[in-house]
Amino acid sequence: MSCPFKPRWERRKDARPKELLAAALDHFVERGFAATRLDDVARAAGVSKGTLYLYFSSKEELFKAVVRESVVPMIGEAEGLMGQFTGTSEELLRLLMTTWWDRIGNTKLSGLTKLMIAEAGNFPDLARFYQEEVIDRGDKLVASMLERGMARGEIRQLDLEIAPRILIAPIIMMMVWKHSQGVCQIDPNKLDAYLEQCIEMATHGLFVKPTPTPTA
Amino acid sequence: MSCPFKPRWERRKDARPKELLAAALDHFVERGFAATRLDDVARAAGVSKGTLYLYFSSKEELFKAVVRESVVPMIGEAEGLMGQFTGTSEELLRLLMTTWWDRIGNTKLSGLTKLMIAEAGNFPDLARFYQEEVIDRGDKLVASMLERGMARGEIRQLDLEIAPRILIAPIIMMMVWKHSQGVCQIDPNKLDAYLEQCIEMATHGLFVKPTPTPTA
DNA sequence: TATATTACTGACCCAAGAGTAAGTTAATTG
DNA sequence: CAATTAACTTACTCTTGGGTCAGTAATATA
Repeated sequence: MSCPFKPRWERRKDARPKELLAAALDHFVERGFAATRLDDVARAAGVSKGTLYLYFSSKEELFKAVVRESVVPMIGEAEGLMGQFTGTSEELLRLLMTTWWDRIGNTKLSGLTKLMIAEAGNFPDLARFYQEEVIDRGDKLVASMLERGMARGEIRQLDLEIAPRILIAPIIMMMVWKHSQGVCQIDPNKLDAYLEQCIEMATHGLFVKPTPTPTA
Repeated sequence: MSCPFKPRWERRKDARPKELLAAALDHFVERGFAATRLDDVARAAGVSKGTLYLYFSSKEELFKAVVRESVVPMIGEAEGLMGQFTGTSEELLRLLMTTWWDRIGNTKLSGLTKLMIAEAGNFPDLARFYQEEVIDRGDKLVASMLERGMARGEIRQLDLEIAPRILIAPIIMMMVWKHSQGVCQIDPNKLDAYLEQCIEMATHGLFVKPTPTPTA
């Protein structure tokens, strides 16, 4: 079976964390936090469970590391994107939504969003972490986009505690449905159409002149 | 401690199921499916775990019974409501959304919606059950409301696989957020305003004449 | 009051999985 | 080529909770 001159395992101190994080991401996305077995994660990374604990002190710390490696940087990226944007609010809205979808919604990262929604209640520590590092910043981002539009007279006056939530709800639900095997499925071919509809409805719903309709 | 003439327990064969279902609903809503301990449910119903198993053959069957007792009848009610409605689509949309919110969203039943979203992936059997008994019928309901509006020329032509989902997403997310302790909280005082905004945005987004221009 | 019935209890079994630590083996160093 | 270091494994402990079943006590019946 095993080649007599190849060692049973190698020491690869610096490659392990990355590989473990990648495996962990896959498993968390696939099965959720509680249902993910660290034994499986370790095996998927070509290593034993004991080794995992050499690099991450607990399941929760492993999860936090995954989030810090994957989603958190993207928030920063989006913040930068918005900071230097100069076009209209409609263009900005479209840019943010499509970028979000490309980078998160349409990738396995959407699974982390769904995971947090599903399990925040059972893991208050993770909930607090995620709220601070992801949600608060994301909310601020959307709110400031709306504020910008309101200041420019493009978007009608809105409650900034409510409007961002309504705006992002269809996108979040799309991510959730994508990861609810069998339940509430959307035809994968229609995801782009769905996103387009979201943007269009938001446009109609938010903007001062929803459509240049010649009033009858 | 215990009164010497009161028996340690009573035989109440017909009252038990109701009491167990009530306790189960509370616990499922509060902690989710997997994290709910049947020991606790039984104790909350004033009975031992063994007794619970006299009335329900497994945790999953208990859950199904809860759903059948609580949400399923409401779908029927809504179907009836729509069947005999004669007003405009805008009124119907408002009626369905507010009724949904009053009967489910704003009650503990919203917790079951959140539970299914959270745990469907880990319990395929429950997922199938819920899909058939609740989601399919609910989807059809919304779709036929839109169809009616399109036929009457009040609602613009929409993809009936996509539009219902976008329409209900903000309501579902509101239910989800309500049950995600600490994460993504909405000020409870603003829930009514949130619902109103949802209806308004849907109105702007769906209807042929987005605004009858309420220029204040 | 005696007997039969059955609703109900509670101690038990068992599987699963997070976390641990003693021991093993690859690499490194003198 | 020892001797040492440390990356890695394996087998273990411990807790949790679904499900079971032999026994117990409340009620119905005679």
